[in-house]
Amino acid sequence: MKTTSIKQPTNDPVVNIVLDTLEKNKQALVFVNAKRSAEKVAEDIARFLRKSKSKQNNELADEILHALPKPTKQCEKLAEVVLYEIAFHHAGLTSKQKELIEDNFRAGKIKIICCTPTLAAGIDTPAYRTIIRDLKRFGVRGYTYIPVLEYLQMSGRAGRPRYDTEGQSIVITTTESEKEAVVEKYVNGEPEDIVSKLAVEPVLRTYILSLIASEFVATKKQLVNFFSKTFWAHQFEDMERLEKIIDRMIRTLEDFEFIETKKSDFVSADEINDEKLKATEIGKRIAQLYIDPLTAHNFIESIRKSGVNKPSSFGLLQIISYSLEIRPRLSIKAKDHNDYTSMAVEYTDELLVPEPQMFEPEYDDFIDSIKTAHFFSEWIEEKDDEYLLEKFDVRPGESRAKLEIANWLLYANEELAKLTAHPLFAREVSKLRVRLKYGAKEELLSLLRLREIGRVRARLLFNNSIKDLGDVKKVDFMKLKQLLGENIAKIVKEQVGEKVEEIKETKRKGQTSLGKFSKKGLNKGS
DNA sequence: GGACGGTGAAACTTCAGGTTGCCTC
DNA sequence: GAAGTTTCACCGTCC
Repeated sequence: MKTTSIKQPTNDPVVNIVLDTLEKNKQALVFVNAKRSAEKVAEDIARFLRKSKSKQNNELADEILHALPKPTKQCEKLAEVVLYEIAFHHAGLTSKQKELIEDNFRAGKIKIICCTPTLAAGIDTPAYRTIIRDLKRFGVRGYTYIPVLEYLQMSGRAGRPRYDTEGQSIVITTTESEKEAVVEKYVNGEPEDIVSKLAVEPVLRTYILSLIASEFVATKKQLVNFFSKTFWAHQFEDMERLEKIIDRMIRTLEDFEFIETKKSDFVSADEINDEKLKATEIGKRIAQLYIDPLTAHNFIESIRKSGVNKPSSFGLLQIISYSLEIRPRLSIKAKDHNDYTSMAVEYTDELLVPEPQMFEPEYDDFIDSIKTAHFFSEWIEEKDDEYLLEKFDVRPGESRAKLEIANWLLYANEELAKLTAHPLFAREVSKLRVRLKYGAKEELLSLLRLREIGRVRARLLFNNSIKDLGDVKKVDFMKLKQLLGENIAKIVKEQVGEKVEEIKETKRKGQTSLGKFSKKGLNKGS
């Protein structure tokens, strides 16, 4: 192994290697184990460069800063370091920001990205070096070494054939013994075996229901036969125990009334212990919705509990926040434990799931679900990203991802409510989905039906006494134009059946950013 | 003497991400 | 387990 010496202008080895990379006019990825660390390392590097480098990337920084209607602290931080051709990258960024950073790294306008493992998989980037600061990460078993496979993923980002003829992967260690351990485990070690993910109950339940519902299998024997050919069975080896697990799953699905079973009528020797399996109507729908049957069962129980009463939005949000699919939930921090236990009490009449006692093991999940539901309800009360970031430590990228899952789960609730003849429940869920999509109060629902109108514009209209579609129709075009700009105002007016005179081309200058919208909007309309 | 600011040690707190799935005027 | 943040005691400075 060749050794290289690197100048030591700072006492931070990561910064030193980064500076060396920049001196060679190359690019690098720095991998760390936490979002906060990614941001801090980027800032540390930028702080050092501030002395020696003039600002660049002004336009890019501006674009990053305004990726959201209102910049958050995160946007500001990112925009600031980007000026020095440094960036951080993790799941908390908006997809727009992630894209901008990846593209500009490829274009060479960003030299260094400090990132969590978001960038470890799949992306082809011109990094000459990967600098791996952390090989340990906090997981279910505490603070432990990451799998060799992941190390290989990260190192594999360096020296991509399209961009370089060679690449370097550098691991930072602090002691000689740590260095030896890393070389043995990661550099000279073997990657772990791949493990089947089918063995987990929620996954198994889902697939069994799906196989039955799609009529891919019609009997228990066929089902067992199918699983015997999977990688799971190959690893598990003990087919008898596996059959028992499958049998237990079948009984569960039967109890939930998602499938029906019947002993075979024609008792040929072959079928004697076999069972016919058929999905019920509701079972079929659940398989289509692709949610865990247990989740579906819980949803249905909640819908029944609600009965003919109108469910509250908090109640609905808590149902989905308690499901497995929403995980990881927002977790209770030491300082807000009391707040959420009392919130659980406060909302107890609205809750539609059975509440565990404080000493039961499920209580932690339950109280986390209260916090998660609270997070969603703040969003639909029109709180902005900065507020959510400060109050819940949830970054814009993460909240978008959560909202998308929440929407899917609410959709499942809506469908299940329809199938079980609870139209009022279905209607409330439907309204809530729109509110969740836009992050808006109920009073804006009417305006949100308009194309090109989201929470910001709807609020603007509402606060100017334009509160529903009738008001939109009545209001003077000039006033609407003042509020929304000419193009949007026109699109909006057209949607309520009002013709607006053609806008002259010459009037359009200064509206390039809206140009994109209006074009899309008009195409949709015609 | 007291307000204020800077410093550093001690005490807390928190800790990756990706995949599916549905509908849509 | 360790990085990052917050808290708090301590000290020097200034008015």
